[in-house]
Amino acid sequence: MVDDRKLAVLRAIVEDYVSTNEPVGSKALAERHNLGVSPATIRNDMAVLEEQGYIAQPHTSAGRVPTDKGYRLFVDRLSQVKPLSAAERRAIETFLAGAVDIDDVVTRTVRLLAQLTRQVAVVQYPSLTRSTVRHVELVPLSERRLMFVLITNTGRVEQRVVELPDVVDEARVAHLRAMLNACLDGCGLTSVPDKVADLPDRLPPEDRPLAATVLSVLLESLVERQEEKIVFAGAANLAGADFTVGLRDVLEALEEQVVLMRLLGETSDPSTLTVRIGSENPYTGLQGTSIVAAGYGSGGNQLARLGVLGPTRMDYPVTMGAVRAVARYVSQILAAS
Amino acid sequence: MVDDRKLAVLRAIVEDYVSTNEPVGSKALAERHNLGVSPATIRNDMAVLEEQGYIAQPHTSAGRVPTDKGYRLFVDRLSQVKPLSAAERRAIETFLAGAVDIDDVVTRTVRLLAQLTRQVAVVQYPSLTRSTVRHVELVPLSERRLMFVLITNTGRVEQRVVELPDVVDEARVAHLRAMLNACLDGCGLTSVPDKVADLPDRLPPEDRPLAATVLSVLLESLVERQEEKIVFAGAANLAGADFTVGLRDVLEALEEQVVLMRLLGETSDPSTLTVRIGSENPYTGLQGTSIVAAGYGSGGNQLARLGVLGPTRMDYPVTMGAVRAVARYVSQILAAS
DNA sequence: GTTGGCACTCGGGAACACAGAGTGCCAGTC
DNA sequence: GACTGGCACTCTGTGTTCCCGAGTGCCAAC
Repeated sequence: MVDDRKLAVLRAIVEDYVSTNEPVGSKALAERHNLGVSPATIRNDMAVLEEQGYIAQPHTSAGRVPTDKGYRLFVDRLSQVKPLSAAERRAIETFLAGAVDIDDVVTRTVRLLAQLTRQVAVVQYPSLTRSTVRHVELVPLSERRLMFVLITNTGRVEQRVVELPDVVDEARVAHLRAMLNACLDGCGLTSVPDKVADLPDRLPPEDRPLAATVLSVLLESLVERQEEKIVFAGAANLAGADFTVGLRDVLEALEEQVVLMRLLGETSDPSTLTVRIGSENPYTGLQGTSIVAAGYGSGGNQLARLGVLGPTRMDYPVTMGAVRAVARYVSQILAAS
Repeated sequence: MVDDRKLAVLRAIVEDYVSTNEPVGSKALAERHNLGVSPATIRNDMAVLEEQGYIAQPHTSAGRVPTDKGYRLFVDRLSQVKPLSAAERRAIETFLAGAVDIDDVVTRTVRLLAQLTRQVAVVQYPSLTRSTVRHVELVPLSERRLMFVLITNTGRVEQRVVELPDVVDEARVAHLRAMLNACLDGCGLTSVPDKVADLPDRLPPEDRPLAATVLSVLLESLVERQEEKIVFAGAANLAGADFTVGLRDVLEALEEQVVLMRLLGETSDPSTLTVRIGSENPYTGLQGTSIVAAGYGSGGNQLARLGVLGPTRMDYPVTMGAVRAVARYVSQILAAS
């Protein structure tokens, strides 16, 4: 039904359309790709491909354009991820290596990815929920105020100012700090609530108000950051590509953390590349766009995701190559630091 | 030369053009504003205003449009900043009051401002250079690694991981921490380098390598953040307003921290509203846009700036009112926390 | 199954006309 | 002297028509 030549025709259509941005006709196809058959034969194949929903014509008597289904087939079976050049790899490596903290890593990554793909890059901050506690610190600021700092194994720092119910002396703070660290060191953030549940009971009664206050702030900060931060860059690249759908919608979606999160996050397999094409995307306003995303994280366990968003008509092999490469390098950087 | 009625005509032109986005003619002007004179008279006035460069016509026989010079006169002499409604004020207050940390304050502010003005909002992070040290903390992570944390009076936290030259025991770290805090507490960030210059000399020789390492990281982190962070929101609002100049340029400028910084920052008087109109703006690509900015900060001293960027054809009184109000409320919030 | 030929269909651009909005100018009026 | 009504003029934007060309679908022939 869909024999090899028809697939070759589909691949040729996708490639030509991506590079020229114009509906591609049978004649041009026969000329540019040596398929070994005449335009008429190609027309027959194209008629079949259209009937099966892989391509469509914008109007009668125009060339063909791939449908979302056509792109899907192309990505799944007709293309290979294109690796980056050695020069590009080196550039990525040195650029990311200069990062000083987790903030910087994320900022650099998102810019790098935007520049590399000439599209909009999206990077999620490394998830708190999958990381572990490296250290908890309590810093007295004044008699009744405390700075609470939580440091994770990904180098992320959460801090809150705690208003205390009573004046508390330094010794008690030190004691609580020691207990917290003994209790939490190395444990996953998701298990923190369980671990600290009975902690007040193990303290002398006079320390319990302090402990309760600090713990409530600790737990609150965890919940807060459940909704994780996402940044993007390269919005200017949208201006070049003329969207069928208004780019207002796209820009709005980009500023909606929630939407972005679900775009990056909803996936079956975290370790490989996820490609979501046009209407596969559940959000109206992002119908004309595709997303290529990958997970990243230090040492096997995925911490967060990153990806790019661009017009459905994008160069998938190249984009996928760039996303994969950047995800790998970021993982390396995070593992090293 | 430029009598009252001509100014009234100019004001009417600006107001009508801003609300309709179409060149405004003498007849429409005479109808919508009761200037008490006939269209013919208005035509005479308009001819004079045009000759003086306050208005222009896109083509012969179209209505008039304000020039940058016309907007400037309007802003300086013909308009009053429009205060927000009580409801808006309450909304701002409650929305900002919910912020948990400085990051959250900035994020909320920029979104608020974007939504309020329906334009692109830009907010600069409170400057480190004008704030003071509240606390320095050193947290041992492992035998040869230290987490260095600097907390400022604006609630901002800078942290770095320090790789130590030798294994260092806890007591020495505690000692150095005490010395650092004693030395730096409350002092302005700009004076930190001076204050710590002779600190190694006041330590026993065996502590000096540790101190030197920590200090170098401290100083480096100050330099790093000299180049301050700026965030923006509301890019989607650009899509609605049709720019004469490509909006690609505008988006690019928005992602260039340096450009934004100078847009917000270059100003004579920090305390009042700054308005930069169209070509007054030194950056090509931002010719068709205006910037309304204001400083904010706790307790009189300005910490940073915020503002909005929109098409030259914007509602200046309303926009200026919103920017001013938000700047005030943010200052309040910062002073309170 | 493949190919060349042919009639057919649209979209996009060029040429054109036209209505409408707005102007500048001038002579007349208060 | 300042204002007003009238009038001729000049544009832009829009709608219409027309035509070319690219591309197709179909069919008969190989």
